[in-house]
Amino acid sequence: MSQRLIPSPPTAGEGSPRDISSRKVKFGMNILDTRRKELQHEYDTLRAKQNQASKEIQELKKSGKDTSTIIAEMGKVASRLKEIQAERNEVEEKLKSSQLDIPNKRHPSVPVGKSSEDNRVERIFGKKPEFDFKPQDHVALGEKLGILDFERAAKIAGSRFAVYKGAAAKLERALINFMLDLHTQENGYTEILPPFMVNEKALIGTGQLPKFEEDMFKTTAGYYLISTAEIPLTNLFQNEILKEEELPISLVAYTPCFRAEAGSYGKDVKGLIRQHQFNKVELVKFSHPEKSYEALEKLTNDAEKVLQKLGLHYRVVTLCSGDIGFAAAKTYDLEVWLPGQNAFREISSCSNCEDFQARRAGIRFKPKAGGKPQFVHTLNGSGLAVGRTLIAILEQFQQKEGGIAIPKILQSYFGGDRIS
RNA sequence: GGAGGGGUGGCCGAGCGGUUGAAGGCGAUGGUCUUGAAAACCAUUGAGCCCCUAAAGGGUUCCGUGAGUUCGAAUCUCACCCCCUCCGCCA
Repeated sequence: MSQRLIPSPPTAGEGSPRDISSRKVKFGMNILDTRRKELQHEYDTLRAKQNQASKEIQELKKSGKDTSTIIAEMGKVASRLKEIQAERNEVEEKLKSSQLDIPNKRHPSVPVGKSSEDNRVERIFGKKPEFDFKPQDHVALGEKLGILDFERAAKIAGSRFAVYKGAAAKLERALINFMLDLHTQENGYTEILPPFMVNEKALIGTGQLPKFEEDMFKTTAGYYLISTAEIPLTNLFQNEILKEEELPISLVAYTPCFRAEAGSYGKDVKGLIRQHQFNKVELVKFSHPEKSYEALEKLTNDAEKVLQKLGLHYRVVTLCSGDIGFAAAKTYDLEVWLPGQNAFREISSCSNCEDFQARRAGIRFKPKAGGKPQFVHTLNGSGLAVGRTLIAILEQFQQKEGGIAIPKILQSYFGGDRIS
């Protein structure tokens, strides 16, 4: 009944400059939490009394004595208990729901800022490809080569969908296989093929609900289409207590991802950049709290390796406080160079959520040395967004005569060295 | 969609409305024994909240979830969820 994973509210939203209201929320929560403790205490005391009386009644009955006095008294206790229970449920409900709306606290190394302008560039890999002709964007390239069809996609589905044909379809598949092989064979991840639909509880666990419901597609049966494999992967261990020696756990999964993209009207309307459905290979780690920042570096490097092996020019930025996601304590974005846009665009987002998701989803580990179970730290990152990788390949490796050179490492997967 | 069966601790599996956090078994951990191992034997073996503490300890909750009956519920009633079997339908 009172078995809830109620974290101590005072620290839940600490240091989140983007959410000024969180202080107010915290104040209210402290009051609620105090009340919860009072009620719990009275409840426990009365229950102790009740348990004691229960034994007495039993003995009185055995020896044939009168029990009406004590039973009448216990009747009062019972009704008071009901009152307490009702109020306690109410308080816990309020506490829980206000807590679910508070974003994660930010790591001290996260730069303070308002928008993506304020993100900090950490490093740049490779050089801008130079062209002795005017490079085209992937939409033009794809249509000219006859491998991407947006018009027919609109006919059968709508805007923000694409049909891949021939070489594009094959390239997408080659990329998925290449990424999965790299992460399972070289980077030590275990491959998972999860459900592409999940329930509400899973979405609360990773932080999509209750605040961001409008981003999700919901089925009439009540399931939600996943917006990222992070959701099924992270929730795999919800309400479990892992062994310390099992950590870290590293998982990789290919899944399609579905996003409603509500509120992004007018943004990236052309092309593959922002779709309702796209493919992604996702990395997720469950880490010991003391090692999670090491793990974040490792995970980011694992994702970078994909870009490096493909020979794609990219940079790494640390998201500022205004640009970082709800659940993350720190996030590195990998941004790939798109000559067609003359800009770096996000292709992977690698985050340490610390214990934010672990608390919501109830993912803990039992310390080897003994003591209470502790929350793990969860991390996730794209490794990589497949569609955007395909865009980068089309745009960075386009040739003067209009074809596309396939990176060496992909050639065996793709079954050829160029698209023409 | 129709009919039936079931949800108890890490697992299997008992459980009369009142010392049942829950018999028994398995597993795991520690110990005794042993040259070592096995066997045998002994002990330990869940989580949440609260109080107290140097440590220890104590109270309370949790037998799918929620509500109800009762002085008292794992045990009775209702609703919901999940799993299994059979039939139908379908990839």
